[in-house]
Amino acid sequence: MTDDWRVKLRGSGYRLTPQRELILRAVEELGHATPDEVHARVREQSEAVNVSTVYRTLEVLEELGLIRHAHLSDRAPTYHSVTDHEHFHLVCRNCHRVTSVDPDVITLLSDRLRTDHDFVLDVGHLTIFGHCADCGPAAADETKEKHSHA
Amino acid sequence: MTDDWRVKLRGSGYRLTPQRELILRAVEELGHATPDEVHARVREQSEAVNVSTVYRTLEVLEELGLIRHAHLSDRAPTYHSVTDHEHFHLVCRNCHRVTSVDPDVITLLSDRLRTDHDFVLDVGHLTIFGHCADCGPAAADETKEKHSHA
DNA sequence: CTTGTTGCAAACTTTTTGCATACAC
DNA sequence: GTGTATGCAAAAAGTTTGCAACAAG
Repeated sequence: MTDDWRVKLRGSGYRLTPQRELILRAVEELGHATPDEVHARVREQSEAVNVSTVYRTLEVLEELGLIRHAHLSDRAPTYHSVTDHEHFHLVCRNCHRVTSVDPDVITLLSDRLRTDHDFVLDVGHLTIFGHCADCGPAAADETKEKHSHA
Repeated sequence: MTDDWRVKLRGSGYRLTPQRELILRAVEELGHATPDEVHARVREQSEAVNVSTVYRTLEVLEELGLIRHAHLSDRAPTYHSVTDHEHFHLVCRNCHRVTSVDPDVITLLSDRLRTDHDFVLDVGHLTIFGHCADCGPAAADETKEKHSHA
């Protein structure tokens, strides 16, 4: 398992490079990280690694199924390891809490989409936005309240 | 109803401007459009409208609940009118078909997330990626196949 | 008139690309 | 040695901001 990534890389004709190892490890350690965060982490170990290498590598690793990405904010995508077993995400627009949920929870929906819409959903990429029951939908958008016209 | 937007704008202390009217109409007509597409559409009617105005206006219109946005691709967000009743989206990674689905379909999931995770989901923003049953998950990523190492 | 809005231009953030060099195999 | 992968720098894509001029109410 630990060498799974080596096998997959080589098996697909890719080369094993220290950059790729560092980047994969960074993703695994960070949990859910944006390309930029991965880059920062990697640079802690090796100054010279370039952002473009991070982007290119994340793409390769995802293609090989070693990592996945999801959109946990309206901004940058976040990558996470696939060794933590498959899950989807709940994101609170208010407190920004991210909850990983077991795929079981959406089996019914999944089935229904398949039968009624001939659609096979991608659980791992799924992110559901909303708000914690106790967070209140009101302050839905962080601290910005632009117009306060009564 | 047709004047709903006028009421909401004025009622929140915003002014009624031709730009805002054009932009709202463009969103309604286009269905699901990126800020750039909205901008292009608006310019067909009025040359001078600036992109920054489009961004600022989309933000205002969404704040007022007149439009919503969803992420139908890994790239730019798309805005759509809210007058077409609430729905969520299915996006095929393969053929890029976008299907609007009735909220009823996820009532069960919605309930379960609320009870089990104290989470209230935002149906309108929900986008589920996957692939059409007949599209096949294989060619999942359009025409790119970078490495074809046997 | 008063203040929200707009256009413009420039800055910013995030991601991509071309190319020469370096290194995995 | 051969060809992939990397670093670098510049470009592209998408979005935001400051500010003076404009216009809605």
